[in-house]
Amino acid sequence: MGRGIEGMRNPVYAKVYEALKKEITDGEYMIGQLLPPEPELEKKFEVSRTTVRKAVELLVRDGFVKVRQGRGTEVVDYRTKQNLNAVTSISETLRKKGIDVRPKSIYIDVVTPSNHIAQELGLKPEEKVARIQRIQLADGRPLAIMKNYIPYHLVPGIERYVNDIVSLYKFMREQYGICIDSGHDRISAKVSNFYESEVLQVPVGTALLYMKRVCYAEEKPVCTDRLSIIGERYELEVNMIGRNEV
Amino acid sequence: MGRGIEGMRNPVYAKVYEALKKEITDGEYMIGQLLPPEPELEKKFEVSRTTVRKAVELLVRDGFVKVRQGRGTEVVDYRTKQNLNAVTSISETLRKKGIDVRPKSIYIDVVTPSNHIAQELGLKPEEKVARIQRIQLADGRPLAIMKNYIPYHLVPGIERYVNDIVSLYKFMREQYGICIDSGHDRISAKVSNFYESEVLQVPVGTALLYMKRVCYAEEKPVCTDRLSIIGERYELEVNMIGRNEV
DNA sequence: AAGTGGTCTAGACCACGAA
DNA sequence: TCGTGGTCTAGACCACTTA
Repeated sequence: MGRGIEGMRNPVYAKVYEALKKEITDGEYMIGQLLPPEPELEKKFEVSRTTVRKAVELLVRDGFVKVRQGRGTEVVDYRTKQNLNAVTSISETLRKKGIDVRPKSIYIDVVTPSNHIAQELGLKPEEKVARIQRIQLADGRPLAIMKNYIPYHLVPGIERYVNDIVSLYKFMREQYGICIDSGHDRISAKVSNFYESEVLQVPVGTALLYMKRVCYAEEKPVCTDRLSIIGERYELEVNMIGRNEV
Repeated sequence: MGRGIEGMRNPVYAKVYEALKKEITDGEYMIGQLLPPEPELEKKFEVSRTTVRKAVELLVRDGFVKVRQGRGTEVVDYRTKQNLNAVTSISETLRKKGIDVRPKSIYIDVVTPSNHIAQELGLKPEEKVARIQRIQLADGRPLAIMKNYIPYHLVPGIERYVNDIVSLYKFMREQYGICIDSGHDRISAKVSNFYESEVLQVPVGTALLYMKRVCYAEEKPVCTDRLSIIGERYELEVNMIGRNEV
């Protein structure tokens, strides 16, 4: 059969996904309620079962719903949760949950990296990196300090775009063709120092989640991040799914 | 069309997945090589495209292959990409680094749970839980406080085994037939209070990684855990593989 | 028993990468 | 251009949950 006309640049399942996500975050389906059954969603969106199921799969992956055979598809408490199963930036994640996330301020410069960061990025000592520093606000309150280090030869002139960057990963993909496809996080905890406390507007000694991330494109490290997140306002969420013994 | 005879207890895609995984780990497809194209896999296994793709999707999820449109499905270095959907357990990670991990002391009693824990376990207010408390040592120094809560009716008499428990999950499986098949972690940060500081032998106000876990067997919650880990001495590690952006 | 999600098929067209 | 994976359809039967 095929879809014939109108191309594929925006898959239909993505539209269905977006539509359902909007209905959930807009409160049309409350937490604990069931989504309409799949046959009804087929009719509603005028798509096939496959497409409906693909959209629902994405909703599951992003922590909006829980599916149970014989029962239905239930909306779960999706706020402040993040799945660690894939490479997602904090801002992308929070925005997906319907929380208003925006950088308060952003600062970009080109510096010589510390030994440790140079090593993580596989750089020679003299190679420079772009350093992007941001303060992330969630619903208007400071949530995190975010620093990204990228080999400068990969993103020449990035400092000129200081006002155009919303999601860094997306920007790297669209502007420089760097498509991050895997990553590695190391998560620990620390207490805020004076500088962090000032910036995040919390008392010195507040608990912070501290996350070090290295991102890869085509098996090569392209970006390393340092995130300091206010520990009481944010929960990382990890699902260890059935594993089916498969 | 449907599959008619032979039932569904073991999905066909799982068999295809197993077969391909075995061929990969047996070295029939080396790292860097391409798997046969999907149409060929259809013929080889005598299944439809959908089924082939579902199997490949699982291989991607488990870090065995990487798929690229227009190119093919490439075997990746799967030996370094395990633990994709799971946070590595504390003892496992530390032992990998050559650190000696063992419980210092263990204490088991039967108590009435807090409302929150009762809710997580789906218990009525009057139902009791077994509470297992442990202190984990790493190279002889306290590293974490670990508390597990299990509905008592699932593990009657567990307090008698106080000296026999090494790995709790293993013990539950072998002694009570409770087989944990999925779990859910929420990770945040907090600072140590007086009690935690005493037990862990650190100053009050030390940063702790705080992890709340709910474990499920057959879709039912069977155990909820609270872990407080010294933040500066431990890192959670999470590997991720990318996915298609929506 | 009815209705939900889970699996599967056969066939089609689209978008991307490499030759 | 050709072949790869990506998306989509329409229809079927199976397995589970609930009433």
